[in-house]
Order: sequence, then C-alpha cells, then structure tokens
Amino acid sequence: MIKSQLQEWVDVCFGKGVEQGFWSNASAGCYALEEPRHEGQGDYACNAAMVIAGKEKKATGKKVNPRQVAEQFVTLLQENSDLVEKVEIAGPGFINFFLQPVVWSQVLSVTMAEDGSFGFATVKNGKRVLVEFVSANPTGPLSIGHGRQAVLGDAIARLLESVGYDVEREYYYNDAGRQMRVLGASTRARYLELLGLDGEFPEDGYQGDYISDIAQSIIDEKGDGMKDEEDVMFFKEVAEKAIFNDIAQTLQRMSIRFDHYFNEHTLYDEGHIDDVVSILREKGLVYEQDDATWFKTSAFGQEQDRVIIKSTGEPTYRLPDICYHREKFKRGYDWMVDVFGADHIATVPDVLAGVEALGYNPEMVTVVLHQFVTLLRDGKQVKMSTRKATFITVDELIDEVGVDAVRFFFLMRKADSQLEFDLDVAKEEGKENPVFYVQYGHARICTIFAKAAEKGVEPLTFADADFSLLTLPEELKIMKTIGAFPAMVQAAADDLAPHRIVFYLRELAGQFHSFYSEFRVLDPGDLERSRARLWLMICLSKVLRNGLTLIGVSAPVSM
RNA sequence: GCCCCUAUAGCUCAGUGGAUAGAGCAUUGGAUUCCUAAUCCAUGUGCGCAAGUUCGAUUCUUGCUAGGGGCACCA
Repeated sequence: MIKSQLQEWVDVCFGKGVEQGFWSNASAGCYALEEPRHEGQGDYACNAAMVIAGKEKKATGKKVNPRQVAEQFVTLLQENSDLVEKVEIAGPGFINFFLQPVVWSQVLSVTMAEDGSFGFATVKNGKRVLVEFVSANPTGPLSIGHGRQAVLGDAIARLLESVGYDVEREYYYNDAGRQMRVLGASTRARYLELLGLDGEFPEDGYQGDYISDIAQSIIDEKGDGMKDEEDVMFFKEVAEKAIFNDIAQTLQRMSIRFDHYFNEHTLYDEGHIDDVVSILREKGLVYEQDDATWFKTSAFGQEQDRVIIKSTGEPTYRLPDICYHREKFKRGYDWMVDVFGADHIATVPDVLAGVEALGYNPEMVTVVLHQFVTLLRDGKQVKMSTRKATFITVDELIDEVGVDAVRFFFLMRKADSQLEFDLDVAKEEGKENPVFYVQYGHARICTIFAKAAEKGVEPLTFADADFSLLTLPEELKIMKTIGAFPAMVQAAADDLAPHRIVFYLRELAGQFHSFYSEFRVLDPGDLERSRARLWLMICLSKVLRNGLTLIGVSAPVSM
C-alpha cells in the first residue's frame, strides 16, 4: 500500500529520466524498492542508480558513476509529495526515502478495515491446488515425522488459501499389500498370545503396544472365537479400522482435516494401473527383464531403470504412485503440492518421470520434502526405534506439550532443515518458549483493552483518533511491521514456507513486549495519546491473531 | 560410487545479489509504588574451504571438505 505508492512515484521519475535522455529505458522494472536493514537508511531504499549505471555501461561501454545517476534521479524527484519527508543518497548510490511519519498510520486504517482478513486475499485467484500430505498407511499411530508433515502440510494449505487458491487436502493411503498382511499377522499373533496360545509373531511384525490393545479389543468382543481363524484378513481389517480411527483422532486433535482420502485400491479397481502400463508400453518406455517389468527412468535423466512390476506380478510402489499422480492431473488441478518426508526422496524423480512419460507437465507438481525430527529431553536426544516400540507418537507429544506447542514447534524450522524438538522448552511457561511468548503477547494486549474503561480511557472511534501523536520510533516500527504482514504472507505462500509466519510473529510479539514495558498505553493524563495507542494495540492484536490463525495456533485472550 | 538436504555467534536457528549479517537460548549485570516480571534493558569481532559470474556474493554457479538422509523385484 505505502510501498506501492512510493513505487509509483519512483517509476514516474524514472520515466522522466528516460524522456530527458539521462538514461535509456533498459532498466525499467529491473530496480527495486527494498526495506533497508539498518537504522538511518530511511524507510525504503531504491537501487535504481546502480542498476541504471550497470545497464548503461553494458549498452554504451562507457563507465557510469552510480552516485551521479542517483543525483540526477533525485532532482527528478523534487516535486515532493505528502508521502516523503526527505531523500538521501548513500553508499554506492542507494536512494533512501524517509517517509512522513504520519503516513504509517495508513496501515492501521487498512488493518481496521480488513480485520480478520487483513493480510489475506479477499478474492480467489481462480486456481485449484491439491495439497497431499501425511498419506501414512494404517499400520500404526502417527509418528513424530508424520506429525511434522501433518502440521507442515496443513500450514501450507492454509497459506495457499490465504492468498486466494482453492485448496483441497488429500490423504493417500494403501490398505492392501504386504505391510497390511504383516499387520494382520501381528495382530493375530498377539491375540493368540493373550489367549495363552502359541502365536507365531512375524519376524518383521509390528511390535508396538497398540497391536496388543487391538488384540485385546477382539477378545473383549469375540472372546476366543477367532482362535482357529487361519486367514489374517479378519485381523487385518480390525487392526486397520482401529488404527485409522486413531490416526483420524490425532489429526482431529490438531484440527487437521482432509477433503479426500484416496485409497490406492481405486487405481486397481478402476483399471488405471493396467492402463498406465499399456500406455507406457506403447511409448516404448516399458520392457520385460528377469520376469519383471521395468520402466525406462533412464530416459528421463536417471541413472538406472526401475522395476514397476515385480516378477511375482505385484506392482512396486512406484507404479501406483505414478498412476495416482495421473489421476490428480486428470482431475484438472492447476497445481499439485506433495509434502513428503525425506525418506521418500527417492520416489520423487520416479514419479515425476512417470508423469512426464504420460504426457503431463511435471512442473505442475511441487514436492516439499521435509527433513527428520529429533526429540530433545533434558538436553539429550531421545532415541527412537519402531522396532523396540520406543518411538513417541504424535498423540503422546500432544499429551505432553499441547496442540499449540506441537504446531508452533513443527513450524519453527524451514522444511529443508532437520528439526530439533525440545520437549522441555515446549513445556516451559516463559519467554524461552516462543509459543507462550507470542500468545502471551496477545493475551497481554487483551488485558489492556479490559483495563481501558477502568482507567477512563475509551478508544472512541477510529476516525477520531489522532495518529500524528504516534511518533515514537517504537510506535512507527510496530506500524511498519504490521504493514509488512500482507507481503510477508504472500512471500511465505510463494515459497511454501510457513516458518516465516512463525518468525514474523515472534518479531511482532517482541516489538510489543518491548514497547509495553517501556511505555504505557493507558495514561489518564493524556487521553488523546492513549486513544491513538489503544488503536495501535487493537491493530497489533488483530495481526497477531491473523498470523496465529494462519498456523493454526490459538490466540488466547488471557493466560 | 551416485542422488538429495545441510554447513551462519558457545548452542538452536533465521535471513539477504547490495551499504554496519540477525533472533532466541546460554553467560554476566540491571529493571516491578504504575495496562499480566509468563515481561523488559544491557552484554556478541560468526556466513566450512577455493575458484567463477557480477558494479557488488554470506546469498547465484562449480569443485572440495564435513554432517544427515536416500540409492530394493519395501512403502
């Protein structure tokens, strides 16, 4: 808003420079307004002079001094507006703009007007995007890694919604195949053991306690009625149902919902698997060797070809994965985002090669890979092993630190980074805990509102507030940060990087706490200033709330 | 051997093609008659190494080194 006004003005001046022959049009659109990092460099800095100097040198071969260009530029800027207080040339040729302090209160008007949608797109962009995440097979409770993925995927979906996409969330799973047979066999073995019979526990069976719980539930319902059942199907189905229930509940605790659950089965039932194979075969991208069917991934820049149908006749995971993505394409999305754990990294090139082989554009699929999570307790890494059933589930994590902390912590790092989840910090009720820090900021502001009447300071109407009284650097800084919220949300969405929201919130909360302890919002002796500050605080709380909502964390009114 | 991710302060991590690279924790020392001290203030000579692109590189490219993960007719 403010930036675009300034940008417009700068663009006009650039155009004048072209007209007057100071420089050519070559740099149009190449320069930028940026927010300087350091104090004393103005509110916005423009690098136009350096860009122009570079371009002109390239075109004419003559050396151009950026500072001179900046001088020329500044003379063109002379017709000053209400916007800019002063302009300075600095460093290698930056043009620094110092705005009139009062213009910053514009961001408060916008915040008030847009309220709960401030920072978010109010009109749809008309694009449909599918976000696939979690996609855990129902073989056990969600692990910590799934937890990160669930929160990350959900936050990405929220971000994309906030910038105008029509978002659909999808969970892809497979309840058939070897893994599920093992699950059935494991359950059956536990069932027999609980009955005091000899249960042959599979070598690669699922050892978690949850299997025994499921077995117990079968006993509770059917007694020993199933002890002669040789087929593991029954056990598989009971286990699957129980586990899926459990997963759904965990997701629900985190307020994560899906629009679609896509079962791999569909791909077989509807003949898509055979379809894909025959298409690839027609294209000469599939061949038989050693009784198996191979996909020529080497034709797509990979080192070696991959098996898509085993010699047993069973497809490998690649084939349905490719097939599944074809279905996504057929459903007509404009964009597909896959959120995967780092352990799935190897499948990505295969799937994308498959997509391309089928004639679709693989660039319409964006894969977000997230690295692993390690848990820290007492400063030491918690060792986790599925085999020994010592892994901690998302449920247990939520039990221990609460949903808000789980969500917040999983989003504190960019997906590319390994994430260290410090349980002690997450449980802490103090500033060391960033969740509490931000939430406390919101709650603290709310108490100011509650106290306002008591102190005889009513905000009255926004229109009557005199924002020219807000001239403290701290106040201006808060307004600037609020004003930066929409662009930050957009950037976070563009990069599929929800961690930026988290960092922004910590920054904004920090600015608030700092302001709060140094200055008083409510001063009965200075009603006008108090009112202006009260509105500033109201806007601040709205932005905190909007930001927290974006990452699915609550904004408590009191703590 | 090949592929992916990472390398920034004592620790955990942000960040950017630009002008003086940040935050939290930890350390040390301060702040509460007053809107929640669950807070605030002060305290810091660090972008793994080497070339290249550029007016300008911590940021982009390449190579090297180190750590993590992956390279199944498992998913």
